[in-house]
Amino acid sequence: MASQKPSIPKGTRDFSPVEMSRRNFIFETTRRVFKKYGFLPIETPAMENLSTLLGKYGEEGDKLLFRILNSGDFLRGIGNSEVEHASPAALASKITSRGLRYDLTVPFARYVVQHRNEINFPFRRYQIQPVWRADNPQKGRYREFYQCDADMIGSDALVNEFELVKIIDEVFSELGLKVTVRINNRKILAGISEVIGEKEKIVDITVAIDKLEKIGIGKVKEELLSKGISQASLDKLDPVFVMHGDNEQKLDQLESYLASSQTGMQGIAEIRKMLEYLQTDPVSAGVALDITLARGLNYYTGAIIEVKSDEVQIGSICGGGRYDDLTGIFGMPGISGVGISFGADRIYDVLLQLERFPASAEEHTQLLFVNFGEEAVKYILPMLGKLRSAGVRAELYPDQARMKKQMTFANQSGIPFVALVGENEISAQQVTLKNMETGDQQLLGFDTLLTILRSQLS
RNA sequence: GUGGAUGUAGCUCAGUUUGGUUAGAGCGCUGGAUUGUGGUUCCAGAGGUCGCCGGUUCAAGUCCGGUCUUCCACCCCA
Repeated sequence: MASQKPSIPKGTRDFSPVEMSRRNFIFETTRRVFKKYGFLPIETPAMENLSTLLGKYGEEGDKLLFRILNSGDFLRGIGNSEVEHASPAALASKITSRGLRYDLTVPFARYVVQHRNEINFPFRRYQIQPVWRADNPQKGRYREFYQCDADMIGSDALVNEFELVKIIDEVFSELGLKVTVRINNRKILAGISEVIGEKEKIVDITVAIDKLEKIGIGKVKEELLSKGISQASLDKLDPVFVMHGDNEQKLDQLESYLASSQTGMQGIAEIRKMLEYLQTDPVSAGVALDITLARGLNYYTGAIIEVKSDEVQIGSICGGGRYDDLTGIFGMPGISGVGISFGADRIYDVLLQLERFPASAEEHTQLLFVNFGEEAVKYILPMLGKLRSAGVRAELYPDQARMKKQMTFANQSGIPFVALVGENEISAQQVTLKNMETGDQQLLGFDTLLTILRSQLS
């Protein structure tokens, strides 16, 4: 039988032990901070019904959903002419009824509605699970990646937004990364479109403004014109492009610009409040108001938050915002939520590029017993048990291989200590401990061995 | 979904322009020098249907078509 070349689907990855240790470092750090702020864990299924997913992420998002082919006779009831003439999208909806989750926020909204009677509101939950998007892979973009989400639902107080910024600051400082937190408010964007008289075009306007930094004023205007925004409206937009200064100065400029929009003024008030809270307990990361920050997810209604690395050029490594009515779609209106999502895979890429993973992220075996044969094995096993009980990560080389081979194994596995127990040691009731880094070795009793290991490995 | 690059040994890559016996290097791997000592050194060795499918040719890693992967950009986003 011809062997086939093994492979994995486009945009997915395997993770080796070293990579897993490092990924766990990121997951454990975020989890620790989430817990500290009172968030509780939940998990949801990898797949959701398409009715839950569709229409929540905009037209583009719908296209990026991985759909799962129905089981059984999925073509039943579909005629030949339908197969030939129906649009691919229409056909897809006939043969698929479930899809892989695209993010953790929408499944969470579904969860909240479905479990509303068990939940004690306001509810803080965290969730660390993979999501899937049928996007074209490239740098910092994968088809399967982890999100680490923290959301608070059932409260519209702005302290929640403040706390999210605190969490962001704490996670990234524990990871040793310098970041800038950019904030904005959807109500300000709504106010802008109201003021220029294109209220219903808010999505097109925000998407275009979002690109300002990347493509410049000229191209942004071009795009807006092509979306059917009038030249007169565009002229009214000009002051937005030239706003500058620190957060306070920008807010002052916005205040006079948005004076006629109640929604816009509310957005400004919300940002002000957030910044006030941050003054009482400042964070070390930069927090900057950026009115070009839009974010495509159309369920956001209030605060918008995005975090970028100051040191590595990559997409956003954390993002989030407030959504006032995500649960309304599932029949539970009037519940406001706000949350953030850490992109573990991009954070990994940043830490890797900066070589910022701490040595403590390694999870190597700490002590290897060299195997000198059956008699030695029986002598070693109880010691191995005691060491493990004492918290030392220890293993015995399973076969009586040549010593050179066993030493090479320890060296290449990054095991810092090797214990040699042969005839000499057994008769002396001792163990030879070798430090692989320095090459030093000494003959010790078990208690001394444990004391030394504890002091060296802590 | 659109556009550009890429694929040769386990890894990083030469070789492809101008088709021509047996496809190379470094690192890694295996064995030995060194039968209770790894990381240095020296010696020897193994390892490749040149991404896959098809075409042109006496002859294809090299030319042509298709396809897939990875990377980059757009779109969008973590």
